[in-house]
Amino acid sequence: MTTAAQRPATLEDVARVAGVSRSTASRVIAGTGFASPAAREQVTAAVDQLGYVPNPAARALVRGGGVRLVVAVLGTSAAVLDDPYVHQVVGSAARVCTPAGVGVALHWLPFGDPRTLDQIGRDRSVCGVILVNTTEDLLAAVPQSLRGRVVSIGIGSATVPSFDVDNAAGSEAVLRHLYAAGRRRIAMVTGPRWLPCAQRPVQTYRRLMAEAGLPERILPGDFRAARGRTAAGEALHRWPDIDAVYAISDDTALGVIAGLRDAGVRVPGDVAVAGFDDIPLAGMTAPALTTASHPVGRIAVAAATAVLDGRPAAPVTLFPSALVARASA
Amino acid sequence: MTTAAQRPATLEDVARVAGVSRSTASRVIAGTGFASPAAREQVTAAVDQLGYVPNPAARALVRGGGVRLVVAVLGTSAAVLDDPYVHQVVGSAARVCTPAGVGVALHWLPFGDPRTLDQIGRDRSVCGVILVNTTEDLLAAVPQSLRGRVVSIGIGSATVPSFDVDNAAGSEAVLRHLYAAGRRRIAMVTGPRWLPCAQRPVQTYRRLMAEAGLPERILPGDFRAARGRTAAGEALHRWPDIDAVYAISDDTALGVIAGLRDAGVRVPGDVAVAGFDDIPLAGMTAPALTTASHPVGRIAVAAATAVLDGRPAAPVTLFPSALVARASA
DNA sequence: CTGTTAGCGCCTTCAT
DNA sequence: ATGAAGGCGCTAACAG
Repeated sequence: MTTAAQRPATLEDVARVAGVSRSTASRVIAGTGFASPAAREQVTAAVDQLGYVPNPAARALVRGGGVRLVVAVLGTSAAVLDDPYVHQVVGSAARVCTPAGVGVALHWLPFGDPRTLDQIGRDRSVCGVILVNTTEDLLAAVPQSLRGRVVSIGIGSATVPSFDVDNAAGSEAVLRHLYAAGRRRIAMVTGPRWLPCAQRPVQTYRRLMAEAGLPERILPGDFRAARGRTAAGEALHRWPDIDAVYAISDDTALGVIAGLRDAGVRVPGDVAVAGFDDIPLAGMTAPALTTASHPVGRIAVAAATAVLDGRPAAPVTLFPSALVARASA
Repeated sequence: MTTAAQRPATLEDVARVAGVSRSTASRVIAGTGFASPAAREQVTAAVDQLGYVPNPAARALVRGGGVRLVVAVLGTSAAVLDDPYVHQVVGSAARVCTPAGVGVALHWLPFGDPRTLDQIGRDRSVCGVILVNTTEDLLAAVPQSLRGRVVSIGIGSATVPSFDVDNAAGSEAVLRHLYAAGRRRIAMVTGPRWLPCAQRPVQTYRRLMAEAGLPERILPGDFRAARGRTAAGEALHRWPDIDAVYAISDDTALGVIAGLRDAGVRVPGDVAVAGFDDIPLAGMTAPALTTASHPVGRIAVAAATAVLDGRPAAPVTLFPSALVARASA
């Protein structure tokens, strides 16, 4: 059905073979505008014969559309770009963008440096931006030029729609589960202090502890397993009577379990542990991890779709988080 | 240093402000061709003042360069695109491509369907392709038009350079470790049968077992944890005397451990378990997982760089795999 | 309904 | 060393 062309066919070639003008060929291929059934057929046949594939770059150039969707991640160093969470966002976004002829780029946004984001906004090849690890400062630094084609995975603003998991509700479900199981000395390992969307679970924790008349025991974390392991030791040291630890990520929670085991503490016998994310391995560990689901892939797909579509999205789109009760708590 | 332009500046604007022609501006900005120090300075100043960012799409159009690097994954269904391994490849590639103004696209390649790859080769916006899960058939289906700008993570060919971990050596190290620890009834959970790069560890296993006069015990797998769990049961059923299991991925190995635990078998007391990959969580589980390292990120970076650079790469680039001995074996 | 005419933003011979 | 001109591949008004 196609002759292996040495030089890929262009619209011009298609038009010539079909015996019509470029415009007509363009119309039937892009599906825009009118065309007689006859012309339509000629063009389709020519496309088939030539194995013609439109060039998204040329198309974007004339339409002013852009060919890249940027995933921009705020962080203290470029190492944030190596994060599995970021990779999942990029992968899911790429999958959505591919049919549209759009590629995904990955940028590190240093703290307190609006220049990078400014440049991205001035790059005419950029069709939109997904912000990750968003802060108020970052939102304030979003240039006008990006209006309407930028979204955030995390907190949003009046001009930047937000897509995120409902981690307040998820956290509440986990904490209530802990409470229902009789746990009363519950420590929490949080995310980075500068990250607003990691503070919401903390607020939930504070509120619930206050309501139940229980003490607040908070340890800073960074979503990673290594920190969980050290945090477990710290928690044991500062509050020897703890009977539960809630970590804001599964990786951290598994680190906590490792740390507790290091100290000879049984899980869940002595201390219950719960995480957040429901990573694939959460059901495989010993003990299997109690956690709350976190549909990162679906969130990224929704965010990318919103940017691609370009029509105004709802200010906040929350994805439900469900408790997944396993053995660890 | 930049006035927030409503409409991003173009080369034309820069030239006007600098008081030179577009050609001159282009030369100094692209760093190609000659330019007087005076002109150079004028242009640089104008770029700064206007906050000019070149449009990679326009540039690619005129140079015939392309703006997207395609990660193409062979698999039975589009679900392969959701794999964390694939996401890591995409993320690492995106990081490399971004400075070059190139975005990453993600394609699923169905079995026995050369059309998709053909189309990719005819898309003039594609600057190169990284093949993942490569087979001989796939290699044979690589169109001429892709020559010199396609690489494989997995097996390669005369025209497709290969980038991969040295999983033969890695597997040998793991298996010798098992043997040195006194294990003599070693089963192996492999990858998909159709995946050549997953067969290399199997060959190594066969050779070593033969050399040591030990029985071959092979179970098919799919790299995933769930399969490891069921495979453990099968192994126990078919070969009640096994004292070790080597799984071709850490996920699978952790599944195996879970499956053994389900059956009341102690790890490593009764049966040792080893994996391959050294994922971040491998050191956190109970018992901590013995495995071999697998620098996926570095491999993807090398592959993407090779495609971007466009100069012929070595036929095969092998990344070393190191034994990481922990508690499970 | 179709073809002609202009570009989108940029690079690259060619003269100068 | 610089400018003018042409064109990469495509779409979007325009006329016809």
